[in-house]
Amino acid sequence: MTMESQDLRKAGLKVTLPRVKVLEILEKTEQRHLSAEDVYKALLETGEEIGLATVYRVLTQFEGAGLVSRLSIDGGHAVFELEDGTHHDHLLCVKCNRIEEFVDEVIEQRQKDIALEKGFEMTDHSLYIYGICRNCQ
Amino acid sequence: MTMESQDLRKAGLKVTLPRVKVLEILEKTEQRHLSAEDVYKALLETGEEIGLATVYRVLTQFEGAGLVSRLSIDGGHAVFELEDGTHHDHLLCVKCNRIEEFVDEVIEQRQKDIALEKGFEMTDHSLYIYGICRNCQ
DNA sequence: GCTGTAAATGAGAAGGGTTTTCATTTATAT
DNA sequence: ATATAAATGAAAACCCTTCTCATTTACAGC
Repeated sequence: MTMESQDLRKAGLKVTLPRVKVLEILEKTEQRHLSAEDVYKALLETGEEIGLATVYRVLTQFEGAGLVSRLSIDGGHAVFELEDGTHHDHLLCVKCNRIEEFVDEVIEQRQKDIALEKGFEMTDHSLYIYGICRNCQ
Repeated sequence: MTMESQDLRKAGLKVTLPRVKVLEILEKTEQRHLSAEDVYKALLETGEEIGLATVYRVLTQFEGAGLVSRLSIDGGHAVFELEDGTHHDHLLCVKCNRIEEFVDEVIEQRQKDIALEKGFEMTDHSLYIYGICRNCQ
């Protein structure tokens, strides 16, 4: 049994070809952040026959199972990244769309404080820094 | 000449009925944050004949002219708020959709530092804290 | 190994929010 | 008043994503 199959079983998902293949793409990609369309195209390129709807379904299931996280980028489409257990936020290059990750405990803590001050039970947060990366300046 | 007309001229926009009316709605609303649909419905209720496409166009122009800001909320539609010259971020109640504003200089500064560390020229950022507000807990 | 059954898939249609198209109307410079 | 470029309304188109439903598949139990 492959590693992907084990991951799927652990997540409580049946081991199906589409799921294994999507997981493989996510594990093998160089750019950690892929849209559903990216995954779909990558699969077509490797000769897999898969429907775009299935890619969306599988990614959504993976998200529910904690295998991937979904980033909702300003102005539209979502991208997915393999979950690695670490919480982090993102920096996006507005020119080349490169995505970098960062962790900042100061910001994390201030967010909690602000929620508390305002009487909110914080459930989630989303922070994106947009800019022009070194290569694009 | 009304106040709205002056604002429009200052922004370099022709003074048209739809623009004046959209601006009036944004100024008069109690809930500071309105979707295009909200604005459209509010106008229909006051007896104005306006197309939804026009509302979108006008709001987008207002955004370009610096009269309003657009918030891109997680999972879809945008809301607009009259620009008041102060930068602030938002807290959203996931139950009642209430939106509160906050300013936090610590977070602002950390964001700049992070961009710098990562070699990014920061152009913008977006921070939303999601939670359950006092009334909804 | 078979087989039954519930779950997963693919294709295309539908959905929601937003933008575009294009013929008509309007604001404003002259 | 008039010419002209810009703005409008209605409907179609768009994009990303989800749903529908007939078909296929995984896998528990024999």
